[in-house]
Amino acid sequence: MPCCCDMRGMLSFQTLWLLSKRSMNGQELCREIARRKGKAPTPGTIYPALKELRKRGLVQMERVGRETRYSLSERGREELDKACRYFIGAFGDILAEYQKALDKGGRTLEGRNAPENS
Amino acid sequence: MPCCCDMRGMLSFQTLWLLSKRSMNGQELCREIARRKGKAPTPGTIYPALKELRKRGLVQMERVGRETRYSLSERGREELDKACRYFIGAFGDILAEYQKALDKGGRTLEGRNAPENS
DNA sequence: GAAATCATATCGTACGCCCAATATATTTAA
DNA sequence: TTAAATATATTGGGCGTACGATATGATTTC
Repeated sequence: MPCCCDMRGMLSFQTLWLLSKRSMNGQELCREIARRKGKAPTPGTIYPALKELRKRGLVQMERVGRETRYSLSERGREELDKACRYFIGAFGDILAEYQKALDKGGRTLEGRNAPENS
Repeated sequence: MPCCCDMRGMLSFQTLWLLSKRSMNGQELCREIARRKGKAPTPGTIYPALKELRKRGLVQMERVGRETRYSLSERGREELDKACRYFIGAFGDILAEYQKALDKGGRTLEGRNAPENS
């Protein structure tokens, strides 16, 4: 069942990716996602996702005072690498071509989707 | 409700993208998706998705003999453009960074996820 | 003529994403 | 000291993706 391409949703994928950069608590994670998607996931979205990733052994959790810091496990790092390869194979052509079109139009890739509630 | 970033799932997004290249019937579409994701969507996946895209006016359908050719509508083209911008903003950094890593490793982006049943 | 293939499409089921609503506890600002 | 903000987490519902099973009709192959 858990095949090499079991990305199982873009939220989990993006979560693994962000946690590979640095460990975060739930709120920080939501803000980082909001910077990219323009909208932060609600608690009812992010916490079940983190719970599932923990259950699958891809994410670790550590309580520091009132905070709960989430970090990538070794297995999570391996799975993220597989997921990235799959992602590139599946959608790499879209990015490459659209990026080229934007470059021709004199625009950079910097523009993220503006957060609504910043 | 239908906001500018209403991608509503990667399958619909990829479908719009592929149909923007050329019109296809359901089977061709499935094969193109399989070339990228490694696995073709089943009829129970692709046809409801196409039906929904048609209902939203993003995809047109035309019967040619026993074939049903699907093509992008003008509205579909506009929505695809918005979706691409959203996609780049949300996941562009992942693609860009991983692509760079692959290039360093002397690998190209050509490698798609190998289809299981070719 | 029978069997295989192509092409289309639906049904039921399961699961992940997503939100609004609700709840608790702590900390900071008016 | 009340109010606002921070941080965590669950519940219930809707929707999109996804599969296997099932079905039909035309065309091609044996």
